[in-house]
Amino acid sequence: MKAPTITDVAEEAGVSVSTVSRHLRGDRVRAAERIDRAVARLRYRPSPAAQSLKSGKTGAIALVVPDIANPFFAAVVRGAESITAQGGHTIFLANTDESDAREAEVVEDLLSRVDGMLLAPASENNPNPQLLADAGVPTVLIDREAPSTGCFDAVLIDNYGGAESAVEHLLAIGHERIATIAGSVDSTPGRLRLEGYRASLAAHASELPPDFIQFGGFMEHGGYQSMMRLLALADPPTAVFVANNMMTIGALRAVKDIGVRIPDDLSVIGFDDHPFSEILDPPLTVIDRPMEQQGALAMRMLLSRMGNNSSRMARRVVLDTRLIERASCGPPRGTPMGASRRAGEA
Amino acid sequence: MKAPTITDVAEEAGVSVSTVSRHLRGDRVRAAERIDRAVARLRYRPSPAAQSLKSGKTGAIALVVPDIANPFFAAVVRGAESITAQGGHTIFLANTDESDAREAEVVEDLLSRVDGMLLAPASENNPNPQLLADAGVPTVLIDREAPSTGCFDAVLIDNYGGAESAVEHLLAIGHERIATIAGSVDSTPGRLRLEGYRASLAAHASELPPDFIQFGGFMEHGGYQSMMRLLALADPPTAVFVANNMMTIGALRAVKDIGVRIPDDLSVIGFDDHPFSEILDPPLTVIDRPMEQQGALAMRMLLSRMGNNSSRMARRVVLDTRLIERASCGPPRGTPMGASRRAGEA
DNA sequence: ACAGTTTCTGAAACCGTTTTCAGGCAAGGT
DNA sequence: ACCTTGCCTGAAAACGGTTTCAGAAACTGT
Repeated sequence: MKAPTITDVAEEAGVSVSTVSRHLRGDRVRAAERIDRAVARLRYRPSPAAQSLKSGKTGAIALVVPDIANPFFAAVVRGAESITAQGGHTIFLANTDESDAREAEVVEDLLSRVDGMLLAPASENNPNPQLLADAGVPTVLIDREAPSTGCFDAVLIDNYGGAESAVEHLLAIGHERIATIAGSVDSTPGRLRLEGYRASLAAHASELPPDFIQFGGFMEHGGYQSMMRLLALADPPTAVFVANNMMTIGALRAVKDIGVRIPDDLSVIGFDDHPFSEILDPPLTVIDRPMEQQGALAMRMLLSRMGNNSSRMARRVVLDTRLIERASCGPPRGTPMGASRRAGEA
Repeated sequence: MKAPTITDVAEEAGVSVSTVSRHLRGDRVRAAERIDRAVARLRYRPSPAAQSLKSGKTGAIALVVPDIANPFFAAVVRGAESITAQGGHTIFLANTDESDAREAEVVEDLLSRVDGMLLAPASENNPNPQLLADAGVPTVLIDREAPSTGCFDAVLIDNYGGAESAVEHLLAIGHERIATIAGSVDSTPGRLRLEGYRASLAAHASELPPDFIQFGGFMEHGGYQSMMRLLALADPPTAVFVANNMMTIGALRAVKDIGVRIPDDLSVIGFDDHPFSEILDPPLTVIDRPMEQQGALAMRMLLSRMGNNSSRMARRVVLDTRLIERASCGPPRGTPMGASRRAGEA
């Protein structure tokens, strides 16, 4: 009942363990098919522990993300998997719940179990990437940077530009009172999307009520609460830019609970598309980006860095976003555009 | 630059490796704090490969699911993680894309890297659970059974009853032409939800046009196509029971594309709740179930089975579903109920 | 048939731990 | 003092592979 070892195979095939090992690794060997038969008969399966102890390689890659329930990261996983499918690497997926502490545990734990890591750090200032750098684990950052360690490759998107184009879209159709539900400013996307929002608004010389910036921590729950606060304002916004998809779900739930109508009473634009966006009523206008491509690219870069262990300069790739215009944004109430639009409808 | 080993620590602390090992595993040792200092100074981290080679334990548990993008499985992951959080086990997550072949690769690969496995098999008839049984890996099945191996614990839900209550709800409000978009009949939920649907309808003595059963393979894409086919029927159904959440998204997209109105032209009931269900217009009526609890329970059962290696009888736990009534189901057109309802509204 | 070359082989060392084993050393009883 | 009893210790043997090394066997060319 015990698992057979390479020694058992050697015995069964009548050769030495070295010969078995060599054949299994691909060398030419005379007793080839005798060994194959022994392997099959014994159902031999090499012990990864023993292999990696000797070789120093584990054959595994970790993919650490802050929220496995977020469809964006699900897409990243799909993209990354599409690259490893052929190559002989297992992917270990791990979830950190947007928490630095949880991430520390996970990274610490995975660190010596894998040959490389794809990491989307919970925040920009935690020490986890440094840990990986110290341990010499090849790493590629996904979607989020870690400035403390400039030495890592990273696959990012143009968060700043994406936020700008969202706000500019709202400005273009006549909005002036534009609020945002931001993510955690400790993270790259949270920070840059907020900066892009601020910059666009500043360029337009609108004054910005401080309450118009709410923080939802990238989670649905936070999006709900943030939208509730915005709608409770004495002088509420006419449009809201929500900085990620999970918060958008929460925000829309709040909108529904309060009974505000979109886009008549309030325009909403989200960040990251989702299968649901199309079937909402009205369909949701969003900033989209190539998600699977982001995962695939990151995996490719990681494999290349694991291959030639050249410590060449770190590469930062920044992918573009694009606006998908649907129907959740319209001219604000009371403007000529808004009035005419509603008149035309009625 | 090389990683320090236990020998380096022993040297630095002036004791033997055995003493260091003992202290690290918790034995009383005289040189305790000298060792601690050495560990800290050298940043020593034990090699999991060496540990598991010697001890036969890996400290890891695999969680293999067919679709990581499905919020149900995301919830299961959360539930499972909530149990391991304290205990010293790492979770490796893996995705099989509802494919037996992919699952075979994944299971094969993970098999000797973990101490136990939580598995939701892609289909009921693939040989992968048998693989695990042969290898002696403690396993708990989640949501899906593998009849070939009756020897595993399983945490299921009452798929049959859930489907029944969905159909009965539709019958109760006057529908007779009820179609279904089923999942893969090779899987437990796919098979049982279809059987439950059939049984309810048969009990009501309605004749069932064969086209009223469409198969969407549990994926969004399949849901879209299935609904398209249903709506193209010469005599289309007045209500549809969609057998999982991903297919529901696709089905609703089809409904939107065609321009059919819910619930006036068509009633829709889904299986599995989702944050989005509430914010749809109309909000979606669904069969819900305790998802996180399913994951948590499965993990608890796995840990217990890994603990006392008693090969006690396999336990099957079946959790209940419940109907969440929202607004996507209404009386069919042309019935007294339907007519009165619409009259009341207008 | 012989030397030189190439290909294949088995013994043994090694990877970094844990664990067994046989003591060593201090405390406790007489 | 002496012998037991207990703790604590270090040397050494695993665990299951890979890799080095030296040598045996098979080929080459003359």
